[in-house]
Formats: sequence, structure tokens, C-alpha cells
Amino acid sequence: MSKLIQEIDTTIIRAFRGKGYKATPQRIAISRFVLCNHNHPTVHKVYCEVRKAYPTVSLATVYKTIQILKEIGLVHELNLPRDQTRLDSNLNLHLNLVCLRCGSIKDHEDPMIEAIISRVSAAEQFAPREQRFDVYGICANCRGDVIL
Amino acid sequence: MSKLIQEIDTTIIRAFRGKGYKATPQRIAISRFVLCNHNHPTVHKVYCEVRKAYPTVSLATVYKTIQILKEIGLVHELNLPRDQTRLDSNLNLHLNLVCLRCGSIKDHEDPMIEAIISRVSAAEQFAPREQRFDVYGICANCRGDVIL
DNA sequence: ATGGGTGCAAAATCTTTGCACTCAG
DNA sequence: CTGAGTGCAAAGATTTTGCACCCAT
Repeated sequence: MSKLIQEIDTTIIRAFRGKGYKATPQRIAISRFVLCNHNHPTVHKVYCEVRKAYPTVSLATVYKTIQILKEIGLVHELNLPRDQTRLDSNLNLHLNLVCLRCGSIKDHEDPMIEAIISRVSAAEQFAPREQRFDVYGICANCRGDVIL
Repeated sequence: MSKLIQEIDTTIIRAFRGKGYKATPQRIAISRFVLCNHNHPTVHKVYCEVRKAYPTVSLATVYKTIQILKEIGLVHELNLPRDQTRLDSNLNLHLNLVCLRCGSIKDHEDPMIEAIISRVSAAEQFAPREQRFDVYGICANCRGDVIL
């Protein structure tokens, strides 16, 4: 096991225990996959991948673990239309460029996002806590491809 | 029936027929409610309200009609976490301030949104088509209320 | 050793679909 | 008239839950 994975595992174990949750091997395997994978996987994708290394995990455990990861703030959830929920382990303020053709999601950080949220919140007396900024369209790769 | 509703009905009928869909009384009733209601109702809310005026409409018809409204671009869909899909009939570029306490959603238009999307799209060679910008937090009203 | 966690299966939601009947154009 | 639309119920899809057994602490 690489040095990097060891570090991530340590982080995960600390995060769980710190909130009073047990650091079981299932939870570690699930969390490791979610936090290391920056392709915004679906819950089902996580389940399938984790099962390769850990054939007995159940979908219920995956859902429960992801619930905890959201609660302790290690992942966010993207609710896309015409698609399933996808997980986002980039905790920085960013927007998601969602390709309508290939389904890829690319993060893009931009200081203006912060600015806009501050401004609108001040204007509306709104106390912001989280945000989701998704732009749907066609990615550079798919634009290169052919027709339509 | 008021003058205003007549106008909206005319718009709806034209929109449906223009795309080759029949303008049935059910579709008109559903569309009228969705387009006139700016509280971002859930599908179920639409169903309940339309049923008051039209007791025989089925949930399936409501879903199918909303599907068409999305297709012809008269409504957008907000996919919120920990909540059901909600409908948005404000077609202008705006962000949604979603209150985590009372569930209200307030629109806010801001020219910076356009700017940021243009900039990021240019940088990433991305062709944007739609976007969703939701900020979760506590609204002015709920902040005024009591504790926590 | 013990209370929380796991895995399974069943339930709960939300949304879509198949089909016979109906009605808008 | 006639094909598209409706309403119902059944099927799908995703997520949650109840419960007996297990294991991390």
C-alpha cells in the first residue's frame, strides 16, 4: 500500500472517530474510493468498485457511509437532472461543467463565485452555508467530435 | 376568468401546438398552475392543486405534462438534495437562495452570473447550454426567528 | 463485552410505462 | 374520424429501514 493511501486512510480514520463513528474496514474502503476518485462517481459506481476489493459490502452500507461522509463534510452531493446523484470530493468553492453528451464533470474554481455569493447574500440578508453551481453544455472533447 | 389568465392560456396553447402537442384541458390547467406559481412547487404540489380544479387528473399526466414543459423550455427543474425536485418557471438567468430551515426558494438575478459562465466557458472551451446555481443557507425571515 | 455496524431483504419514494378508452383537431 | 392523450395500475429506479448477527473499540 502506497504512502499516499496510508495518509488518506489516517485522515479517514481520524474523521470517523472524531465524530464518534467506528472506522470499520468497509467504511475505510468506501471512503478511500470516494475521496481519491475525482470523476464524480455515482453511488452505484462506488458500490461496484468497492466490491472488487471487498466483495461482501452491501449497497446499504455504501449509502450509510456516504451519508456519514456528507455529514462530516468530506463529500458533497451533486443532484443532476436526467441523471443520478453524483459525489464530489472537491471541497473548494467551484462550479461544475457537466457535459450533456459524455456525462463528464469538470471542476472549475473561480474567485468570482465567492464574490457573487457574498454580494447576493448581503443584499438578501441570507446566511449562506453551501452552494452548488452547475453549468450544463458540451465539453471541449465532445465539441471536437463530429456532427450536431 | 381574468384577462391575465386568458393571455397565459393563449401562450400555453400556442407553445404546445407549435411543438405538435395537443392542447388538452389537463395540460392547460397544469401548465397554468406551474407558470403562474413562483414558489417553486414540487410535482406533487402541482398535482394536488390542479386536482382541486380538475379532480380527475392523474399524477402520470402531471409528470408527462411537466416533461413537455421542460422540453419546450417553459420550466426548469431544480434538483435539490434532501428534497424533491422543484419546478422553476423563472427563465431568466438567476441563482436560487434555498432556505434550509423553511424550504423557501428566492430567486436573485445578477449580471455577474452571466459573466462568470462566459469566462469559465471560454477558458475551458465549454459550450454552455443551461445552468443551475443554488445557494443553501438561512433566509432573512428565518434568521429573524429565535434560537440556533 | 457491548453497542454500534454490517448485510440482507423488505419498504418507501419518486418517476416512468403499458394499455384500453377518450377526445382534440 | 383517428392518432395522440388520459387515467389507472403496475413496473422501475433509487434510497431508506428493520433486524439478527458480527466486530471495532
